[in-house]
Amino acid sequence: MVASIEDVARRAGVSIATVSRALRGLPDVAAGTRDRVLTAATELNYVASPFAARLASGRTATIGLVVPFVNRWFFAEVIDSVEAELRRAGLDLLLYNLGSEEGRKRFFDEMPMRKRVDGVLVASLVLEDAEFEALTALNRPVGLLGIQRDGFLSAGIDDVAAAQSAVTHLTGLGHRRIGLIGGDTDDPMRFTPPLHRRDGYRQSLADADIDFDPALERLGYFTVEGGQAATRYFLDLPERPTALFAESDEMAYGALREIHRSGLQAGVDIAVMGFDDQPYAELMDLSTVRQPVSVQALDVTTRLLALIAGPDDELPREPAVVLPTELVLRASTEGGV
Amino acid sequence: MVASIEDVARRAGVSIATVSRALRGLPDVAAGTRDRVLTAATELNYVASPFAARLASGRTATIGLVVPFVNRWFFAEVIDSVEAELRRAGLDLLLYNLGSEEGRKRFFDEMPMRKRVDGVLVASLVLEDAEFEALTALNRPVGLLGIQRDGFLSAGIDDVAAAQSAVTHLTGLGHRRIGLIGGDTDDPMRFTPPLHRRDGYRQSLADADIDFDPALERLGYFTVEGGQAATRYFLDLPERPTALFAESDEMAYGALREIHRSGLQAGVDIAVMGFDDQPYAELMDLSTVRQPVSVQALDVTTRLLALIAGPDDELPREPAVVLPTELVLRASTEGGV
DNA sequence: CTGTTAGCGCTTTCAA
DNA sequence: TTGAAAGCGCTAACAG
Repeated sequence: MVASIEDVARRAGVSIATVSRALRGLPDVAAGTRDRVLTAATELNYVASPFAARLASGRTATIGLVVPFVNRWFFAEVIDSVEAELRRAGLDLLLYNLGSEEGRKRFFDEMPMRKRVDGVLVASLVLEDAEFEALTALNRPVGLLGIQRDGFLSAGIDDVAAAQSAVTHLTGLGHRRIGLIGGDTDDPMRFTPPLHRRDGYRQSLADADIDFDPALERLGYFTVEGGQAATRYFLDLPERPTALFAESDEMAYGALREIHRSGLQAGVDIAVMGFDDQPYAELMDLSTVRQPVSVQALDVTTRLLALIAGPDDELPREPAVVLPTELVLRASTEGGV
Repeated sequence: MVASIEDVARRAGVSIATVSRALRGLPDVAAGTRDRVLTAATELNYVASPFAARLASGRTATIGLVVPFVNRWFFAEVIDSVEAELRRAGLDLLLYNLGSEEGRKRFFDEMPMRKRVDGVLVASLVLEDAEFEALTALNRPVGLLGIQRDGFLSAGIDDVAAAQSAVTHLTGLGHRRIGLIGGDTDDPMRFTPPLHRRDGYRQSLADADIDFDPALERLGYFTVEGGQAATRYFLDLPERPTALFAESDEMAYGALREIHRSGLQAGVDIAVMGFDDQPYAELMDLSTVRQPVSVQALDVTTRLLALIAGPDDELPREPAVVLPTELVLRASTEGGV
């Protein structure tokens, strides 16, 4: 009942090979022939069976996208951008959401992407060597988002420089006691942003000749609650900081909340700077560092597709692209000291 | 280099048909034979080529999920739940993000899901008749999320009752002038929640013998900015409302912001109630109506899969499932009048 | 420029 | 319980 390539061939009075060529836009098909095929295909409402095509050609026309979460801003943004770009290129998106540690383990054990993708995109997962090997064993091009590694395509930002620009803005306002609400740096193999953003913070303080004070670094675990708890700690300090730098907007939201609950006003009594520029940062009047998520995603995706299409020699010249961030100033850092 | 079914057959000393049966867990395979096949497959690190299997069997082992957005809370939550459930069942998720009106049009014109899915899930899109027809033409089971239609599987909430419960809570606190921040009801074919939630609001007022006042209904367009503008309008009213009911949390965030900017305090000077219970509702101390997104998603997904697996007669007894909502009370509706 | 033909790697009768 | 063989619906040489 649903048309196959033979039906089209019969109707157009050509062979199935010609139908295949005409429909895929290959060269060396006479214009008239192509028209007849196209017409026949339209009349029959024909589309090629992707599975037959994939089996015959060996190309899966599918990209696997691996994310640790889908319901967090950064990753939702990535999925959105990648899906759009792939759709444009006529490829399918196969989404793999790791979700949890066990999910992650199962994923790398079973490698469900085997035999079903032409390329892989991994979003902001710091992979262990064994995991890199598992990906490499797929024998398909891999693109990384938010991390980099020799021999792999990647796009990301310079976390050190970005954090530094944020903190330097604070020191520029005259702040000398600046609290850091950070992520866990214990296992740098798992997630590098905390490490790099903390380095940027420390570097910036050093640049301003501010002595390092370990009491001003506190973990916020990249959650609202964590940011709030860290802020409570800072506010209770005998000599409390005049500014806070949170390594993510989420933690900064927690800071704003705690400040508000304490009867203080962010930007007046204490400055707060976040990182990311999520949509709600504006709602909260939060100053922050904007990172171009969609741009990063499109960047690797495009280059991954090029790598798949063009069997040029190995990796391109510039495998690791670093994109600029931007300071976004709002009310939470309005006043000086 | 990568093993095929023949390699496994050779190694296990059986035919490829037996390998196929053993690996898929079909009955009528001797235990010993199955073991040998499993061992051989493991040793060769074999997985079946999904495309070959799909071509041969006619089953695509893939579900298409159609969403209007991916980077909004509700839909991200849906994608998360559906992906997990499909993965569990061994199916692939093919994500279709409409994104815009043109994206939507292109999607329904081209029907890119043709020949590549066993079933379809549509999330919170109010479809036109032609669009329903396009889906039906796929000749595959379809599940709806957040909308319902005769002859289709669906899961959702009772928007009228949910809104009513929210507003009734406000009237119970003694509020008689309650502003509604709503969505556009002009085109009820596009998006039904605004219509239903407004009906619930009106119904609740009628129940409390409160006269209908058109000046207390204002559009917020389901955005933070819209909610904020509507609130500005309400606050400027000669006799301003003592409570606001927003048809979504996003609009309620806008309300909270505007109230705060006006030097007023939500829950003290004016009560605010939202709808959804997104994660940030708690951060904002916003009272709201919680709708169980993940439950709805799992519910249709499960029933869709059952429908695909069991070729029982047509639609099951209970095609349209309505799930309960829950009032979540926080500081924004703390005081009475 | 077009047709013929041999697969792609499985699943599924049908027989044994 | 197992094997042989016929496709599934395309693509990709190759020949003409």
